[in-house]
This record gives sequence, structure tokens and C-alpha cells, in this order.
Amino acid sequence: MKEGKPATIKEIARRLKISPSTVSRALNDHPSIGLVTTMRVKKVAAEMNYEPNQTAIFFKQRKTFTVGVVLPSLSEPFFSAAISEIENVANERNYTVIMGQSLDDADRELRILQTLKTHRVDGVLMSIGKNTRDYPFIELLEAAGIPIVFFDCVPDLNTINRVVSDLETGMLEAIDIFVSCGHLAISLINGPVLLPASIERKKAYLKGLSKCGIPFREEYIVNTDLTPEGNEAAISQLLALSDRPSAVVSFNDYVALDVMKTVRQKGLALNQDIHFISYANYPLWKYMENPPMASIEQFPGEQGKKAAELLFELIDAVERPEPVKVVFKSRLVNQVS
Amino acid sequence: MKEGKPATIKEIARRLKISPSTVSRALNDHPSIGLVTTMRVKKVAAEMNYEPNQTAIFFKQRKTFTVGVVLPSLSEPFFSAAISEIENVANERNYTVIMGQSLDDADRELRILQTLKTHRVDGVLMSIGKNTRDYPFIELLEAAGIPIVFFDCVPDLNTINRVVSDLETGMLEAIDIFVSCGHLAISLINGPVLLPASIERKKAYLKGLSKCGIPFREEYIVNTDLTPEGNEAAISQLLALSDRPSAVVSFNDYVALDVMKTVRQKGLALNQDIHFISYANYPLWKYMENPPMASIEQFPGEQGKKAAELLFELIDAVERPEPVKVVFKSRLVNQVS
DNA sequence: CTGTTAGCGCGTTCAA
DNA sequence: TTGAACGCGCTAACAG
Repeated sequence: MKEGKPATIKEIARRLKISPSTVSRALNDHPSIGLVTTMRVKKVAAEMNYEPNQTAIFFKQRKTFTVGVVLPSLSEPFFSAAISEIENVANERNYTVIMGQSLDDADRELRILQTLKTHRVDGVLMSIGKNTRDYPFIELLEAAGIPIVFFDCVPDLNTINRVVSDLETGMLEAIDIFVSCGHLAISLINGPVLLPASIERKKAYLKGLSKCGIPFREEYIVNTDLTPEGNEAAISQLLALSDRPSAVVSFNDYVALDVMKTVRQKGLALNQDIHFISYANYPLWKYMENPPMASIEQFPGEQGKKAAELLFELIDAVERPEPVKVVFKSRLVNQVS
Repeated sequence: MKEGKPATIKEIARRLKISPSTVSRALNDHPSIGLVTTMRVKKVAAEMNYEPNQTAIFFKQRKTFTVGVVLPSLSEPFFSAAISEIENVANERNYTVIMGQSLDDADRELRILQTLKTHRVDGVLMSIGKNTRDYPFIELLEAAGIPIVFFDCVPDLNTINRVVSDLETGMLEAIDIFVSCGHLAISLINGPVLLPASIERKKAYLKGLSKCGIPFREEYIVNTDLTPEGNEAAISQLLALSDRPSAVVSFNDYVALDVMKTVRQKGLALNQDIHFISYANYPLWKYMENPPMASIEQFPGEQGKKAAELLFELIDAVERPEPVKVVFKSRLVNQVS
């Protein structure tokens, strides 16, 4: 009944006048231990309020049953949806999850990875920050034999495991539906020019146009730095055109929110004078009076889940397998009209 | 250069033909080691790519520099805002954060706490689930000497450390502003009757009414189970009244979203026929065409931050201090009119 | 089936 | 200023 320090194997061994290893084996249901002694040991263990000292076990087994998750932000809906699923998968397998947020700061990101390494996590899930240019952490973890799976925002390398969304499919669908509604002046409000995510969107946009036989007009692509001001500037630029677009695909729902607000303020009618589709499928559209025509869903939860499952495969693998690439096709959802 | 296993203290000792303990001390800048040897040791350590084995250190020091965070859900904006701040505080102090989500399942919640205990976390931050009726985990952690700080959704006990929001202040402000706008028929859409959060809201609502000299009408309080259907039923009930309310305080923004949608569908004009204020301050109101009049902010980030700081004080404390209770006054924000 | 011994990597006495 | 020895709690190799 002494609540002070939890009992150790040694103590319960002494109490039963048997050896510590027998106790250890009994507690772990080792086949070579007699049923009776196993029972006796377990009984006394319970009485003495025994709890295995995991830190000792981690130390001995060289395994921590812990995975690290590194994300740009924990409060962003996309990532919190992902991490929620990741926690689920880990929980099922009796792993714990350590998390860190880089806040798009490459130094902080690296520091977190360092910490995870010294904590001897068994694996890492990661989505890199916007400002991460090179990836020293890859060989850092590689050298320590810690498998890593990237998702969503991933380094552009073929040598790594990654789960990403294919932004093209959704974009093609979006343009298709715009065209089938009679729109020909279709614009793209893209993110920062250099961002891989922007480049991919632009490529998909161009492909979508050409598939529908719509000529590309340079002035129909504008960029935003993703700040509210940038978003507003971007839409203003489009609206100022002599033949302003009647349909717009925007970088993501956050951009769309700003943009649509500006449009309203300028006295234009949403879903009438001008129509929107954007990436991300913010879950609240359904409550709005004039939501975008549709959203391009990227399935953050599913991505996180898949990435986690992949990671656990790697952790359990004996041989290091070839790098895996899993692609989630983005899809148009929430069509309102 | 062997990338296989990281070097150990022993190895670098052998390489330098000195004792492991000297190496250990040198690495930790022990004052009693000569400057030269310290330098030599550090140099060789770097060469051999030495990394301290944290699991060994945790084991020996009986300290893991890890805190656990247990929340109902990781994907809910309120909690992800909190956890983001918690991670920040922990990161500053070189602690890592393990997290688990209970999904309002009391069993899962308990299991997570068990896990945290066996992982020997140095402290726990927790917001309990809606279905948690009793708190076996409190003495569980108590017995293990693990300090715990509750926040937001906390057990109703005086013996625990907790950070909570005072729901009353915001409610009083809300009713005040409603009244000053000429509303007398002020209604409350509350959550489940038994939920402490509901009870508190009701109490505040009654107090607010009486402060303004408005008689309480039983039929002006309705309850929802917080599902979309429940929310819709609640508002329908109010709208069906012969003298329906012109102002409504709702349990939270999610309820308000459903409710306002229903109101729109019934052809009533938001912010004209009927006005809303709700708890939680969902960050997207500013984008909506007809947002609620105001929101009652509960400061999730600040709560999380404060709770984390409190926890670290407890972790560092030598003596176990008296239970602390910190209250964040809720406040009306985002007034549109 | 069970006990003995050894050691994981580190910090920390105690002696020199 | 340094080294030798020990032990944290547990598991595993090797006896018996």
C-alpha cells in the first residue's frame, strides 16, 4: 500500500523468494513459466501495485513506441484534421504521438527534428514549412535509422516516402463544371509564384483550359501572398480588367473567403456576377448564404491516416523498402449549383 | 564515420584512453574537469558523431522532459488553438508534448492517461470529455507524483489545478447589448441540460435578465443535444412561439451556424427579424454576410498557454503547492452593430 | 521450468 | 583533477 515509489520487479521477486527474471517472464506471459507461478507473480504484482518502468524498457529495447509529427501549424484546420487521424492510427497500435509545429520557420523545424531524434522516436511524420529550402533533417534521421514519411507539403525528391494530393484532378473538374455552366472567362488566383503548390495549380489550370479549348490569357492568372491584403489586391486586379472573369478558381478557401468578401463589398453578386471554386473544402461553406459553387477537397484526414499507416509499415519492416509515393486525387465536392 | 550506431561515452573514452566518467563530466561541463581535457573530449565526441542516448538519461534521471496533453478532440478549433499555444510554451522550455484525444469516450480517456503514466511524463494538461463522470485518473497520477492541470472542461473539484473561463461575464455583456438595442424577448439556446457548461450558461442568463429587470420566461430557454438536428429543433421551437424572441444567445457558434441557417431557410431576415450572439467566437464570422451581432470569446489560446505555464511551475516546484484556480473572463467581441 | 549473470548508457558516489 | 565501481529497472543469454 505504500504509494511512494512504484514497486519494481526485484522487490516482488524478493517477496516471493524467486528470481527477478522469473518475475519478468511471468509478467510477460513467457511460455516457459509454470501457470501457478505466473498466477502467483501476477497476484503479488497487483497487490504491490507494480507498474513496469517504461523508461527502463525503452532504454533496454531501443524502442520507444513513439512517433513524432512535425507540421507547420497545429491550429490550421487542414493539419488538425490530419493529426486527429494520425493520433487515431497511433493509438490503435499503442504508440504515442509527440508533436511539434514549425510555424513555417525552417530553424525551428530543424530543432524539432533534432529533439525527436534525441528522444529516439521510432518514426516521423512530417509536412514541411513554406520556407524550408533544403532538407538536412532527412539524412539526420536516415543516419539514426528513423523512418520518415512526408505528407501534404513534401520535399521534391524521389528518394523519400510521401503522401500527397494530386491537385490536378480537382482543377480539371472545376474547369469542366465552369465551362459546362457556360463560363469562358475563367481565372486563377494563385499563391506565391515560387511555391510548389502554386506551380502545380498553374499547370493544372493550363491543362484544364486547353482540354476545354479555352485560350489562355496571361492576365487571368494573378498571385497573392496569401495575406488578406494580398488576397484583396488579387481579386481587385481581376475585377479591374476590361473583361473581368465570370469564374475564378482560388488557391484555397481562405483566399476565397477574403476574395468573396471583397466582391460583396464592391457590390457584385456572388454566384451571379461571379462564381468561385477553391481548394481545401473548408467545412463551413454549407452554412453560408452564398458559398462558392464547389470546393476541391484534398482529404487531409485520409492523407494523415495513410501516411501514418505507411510509417508503421516502415517501422515494422525488416528491410528498408523502396520509397513509396501515394497520391490522393483531389475531388470536387459540395456542388451547390 | 560509421553511421550505424551512434557512439557512446564508453567508446570515446576508450579512444582517448581516459575513463568514461571523465568523458561524461567533460560533456556536461563539470567544473572539476580540466579545460584541456574538456576540449579534447568535446572534439572527439563531435568527430565520432556522439549523441547522448536520451532514453538512458530519462531512465537514470527519472525525468522525461515530456508533458502529456489530453483533449476531447484535436480537430476542434477551440482545442487546436489551445494546443498550439501549449506546444509553444513547451517548446520554449525544451519539453516535448505527447498528445491524445479522448473523443469524449471516458474509457479511451482513461487509457490515454494510463499510457502517459507508464511513459513517465513529467506532467499532464487535460480537458475532460463530455461523458466523463468520475475521475479515477486524478489519484492515478497523484500516486505517481505527476502534476496535472485541467483547463476549459474541468472536473468540479476544489482540490485540483484548473484554468477555466468565466462564462458569466460574456453573457451579461451580451444581454446588456441586446437590451440596449431595445430587445426584451431574449432567448437562450442551451446545450444538454446536465452539462456543467449548460448549467453555468443558464445561471448567467438568468442573472443577466434579472440585472436588466427582464422577467424570465420558461419557454425562452430551449435545449439542444448539439447535433444539427437538435439545433434546428431548438430554434424551430422558439420560432413557433406566439411571441417569438427577437434576440438569441446560443450555446456556441456551431449551434448558431445551424440555427441561423434554419432561420434563413424559414425566410426570416438575420440581424433584422432576429439577432444572435453565441459563445466561442468562431474565427470566420467576419467573412459572413450576416454574422451574429457578436461572439463571446473564451480565449482558448490564452487558456492553453496559462495552463501550460502553471504546469511547468508545478513540475519545477519542490513542494506541492495549494491547488490553483485561474479564471479567464469571457468577453464580447466582434460587435457588428 | 527456473536461477544466475550480464549489460543496455549514463551519472554519481567514493577514493585516489 | 581523474578513475573505478556501482546501480537505475529491466530483459536475455546461458546454465541448470
